[in-house]
Amino acid sequence: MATARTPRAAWIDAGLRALAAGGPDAVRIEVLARSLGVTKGGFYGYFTDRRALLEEMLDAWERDVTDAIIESVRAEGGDARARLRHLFRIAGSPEGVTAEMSTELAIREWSRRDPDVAHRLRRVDRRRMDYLRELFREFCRDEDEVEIRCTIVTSVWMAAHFIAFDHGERTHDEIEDLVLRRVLDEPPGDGDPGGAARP
Amino acid sequence: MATARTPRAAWIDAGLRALAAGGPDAVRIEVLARSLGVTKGGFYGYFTDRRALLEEMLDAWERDVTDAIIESVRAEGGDARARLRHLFRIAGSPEGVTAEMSTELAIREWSRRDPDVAHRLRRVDRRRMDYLRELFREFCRDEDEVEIRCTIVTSVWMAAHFIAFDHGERTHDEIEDLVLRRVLDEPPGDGDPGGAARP
DNA sequence: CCACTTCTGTACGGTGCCGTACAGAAACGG
DNA sequence: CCGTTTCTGTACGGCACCGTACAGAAGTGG
Repeated sequence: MATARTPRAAWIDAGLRALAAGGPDAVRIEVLARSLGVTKGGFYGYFTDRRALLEEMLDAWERDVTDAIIESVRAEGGDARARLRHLFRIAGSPEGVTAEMSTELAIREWSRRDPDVAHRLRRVDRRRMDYLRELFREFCRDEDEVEIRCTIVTSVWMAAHFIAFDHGERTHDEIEDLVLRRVLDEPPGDGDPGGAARP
Repeated sequence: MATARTPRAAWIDAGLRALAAGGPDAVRIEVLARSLGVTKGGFYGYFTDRRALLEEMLDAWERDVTDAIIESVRAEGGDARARLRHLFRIAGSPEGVTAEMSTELAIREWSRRDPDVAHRLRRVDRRRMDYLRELFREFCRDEDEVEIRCTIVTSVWMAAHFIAFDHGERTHDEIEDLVLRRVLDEPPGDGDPGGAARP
């Protein structure tokens, strides 16, 4: 048994990187091979064709983004507000997430054209929203209110990656912080949460 | 002078349609020609190459979305709140906008890979936000507040086209309406605006 | 209806990628 | 080391598209 020099996972990784960088159309087998320093020779030992690779890329991605993020937050502990803050922090600005987000945005756009992709994405969205609801419900009794805040939080987070917000003298992080504080019933300012302010 | 049987604009239109449907990679000259019922023969009389077509498509799009929408709202009249409601309505659910939105989303995704496209998009975003600010300022003195509300409104609008929201028993339109009422200081419910509620 | 301009079909060479086939290199396991 | 398994390079035919060239059809002004 010879160990794989370019194992199955390497193709999937390269595929996801190409997807993030250039969309599904940029996932060309010969190009991936070149980026891996090999030729496509071995590819067809793992995958029957290009379509199969795309499929497996999506499988891998879906597993990653549903398990990873939620579990990371769950492990952190703390009350719902603390976990929401944590969630927003790790999903927010840091460079580490940008690559992952790039993949997600490419998939999101892709989903508009491919029903199968759309189906997977709906599953991911539903799981995330369910988790968010769970958190908001811990300090928010009204169901409309929970729904509004989930929607605002999710939308502002998503849109940040799609719109080049220019808030003049403010940074987008500052605005995001203000939005977060509002949906957490925390007054604006630097300190820690206090009592209820305005919803 | 023979009138163009397939005029310049026809190529641009077809290009934008292809872009909306399949992203920039789907804008193939021979495919457009087929969809127009001709061959690519005439194309190179108008455009030096594919790149040039893409450029002009973007020009056309940018002109459309900045002038058209804002002017339509401006023409409507009414106070700021009325105009915001109108804005949200025409930008919202109706089928008419879906095609336009499809183009916009494709361009938005494209902009992540092409600096030139990103530049144009930033211009469009800035103009829209400026107009929104103008409207919110008419009933909102605090600048932070204006910025927060612009961001929420824009984000929720944008995200609606990217996320498959599943609010259980509620429709997304209902949630959007609740969000809109909130940023307009209107109480939830069916009737017309009343006094200030909670921001 | 004729000259004239403008547009369109066709044909061509070139490029990049797909998927297949297969021989030989590379890594073990004994 | 040597056989075996697994992976990789190379070569091939095929397809879709690009951009060019040019002859001739399709309109228009006189």
